[in-house]
Amino acid sequence: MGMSAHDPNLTPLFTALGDASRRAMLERLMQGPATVTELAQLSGFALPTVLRHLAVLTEAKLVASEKSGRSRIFRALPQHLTPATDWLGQQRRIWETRLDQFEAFLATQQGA
Amino acid sequence: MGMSAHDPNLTPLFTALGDASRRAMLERLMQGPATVTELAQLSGFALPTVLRHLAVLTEAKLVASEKSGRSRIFRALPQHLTPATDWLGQQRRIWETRLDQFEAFLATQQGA
DNA sequence: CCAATACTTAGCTTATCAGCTAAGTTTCTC
DNA sequence: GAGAAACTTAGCTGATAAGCTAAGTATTGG
Repeated sequence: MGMSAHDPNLTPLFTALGDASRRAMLERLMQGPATVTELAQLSGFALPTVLRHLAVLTEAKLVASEKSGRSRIFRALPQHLTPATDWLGQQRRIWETRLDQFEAFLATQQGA
Repeated sequence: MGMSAHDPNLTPLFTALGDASRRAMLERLMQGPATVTELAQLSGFALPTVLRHLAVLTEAKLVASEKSGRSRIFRALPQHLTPATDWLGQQRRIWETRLDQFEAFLATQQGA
């Protein structure tokens, strides 16, 4: 909030991943498409509960769905995980840079 | 819940990252240690609010702190981002495997 | 010692989340 | 065209989250 200007849509993304049931549903969908009832049976939750989780995943663009007859088919959109991996990679690079600077600093202390 | 057995501590981790203020604080701490007041001034939040966010980051083991006089110094623990990167990497591998399978399937259709 | 600094704790408010049941609506299937 | 199947919508409940103020404790500097 106000502190970091750069932010594609990381908040809905990480929020969606911050729940074990949703991660489990996403993992299931990575294996292939599934209907709401199928996901409900796997998770043991009631249909509306599952639909709510799927709505959160949809907001994060991690899944999409289409109606087919009376069923709705959900499938994963794994490419939309990349903002998360990118941000994490960026943080790792920042950290490694700091390590390098620290090592360089240690090197300057060698001859003291 | 009950669907995926493997889970180190991904939920607190992704939950901690699912808030822009906390990501901003973490990014700040990646540059080096800081006191609570410093982080409060940067974010514009009241001290207790900042402390709450830092508690969430601490639960996720993304930061640690020590008391030094009347100040408390927070620093980032970037190595604890790895469960998140690992999980994301695993999902990407699963997806790529599926792509490979699909391409293999297409290849079998070539001569038909 | 006493006042300022810096954190800490307690507790309040509003909003959101995760789960549910019950009651629709739409689409097969016979 | 009626009933079952599959989703959808509405709305309830209890718990958690995010922000705050106010009041407390601990440390330091003069």
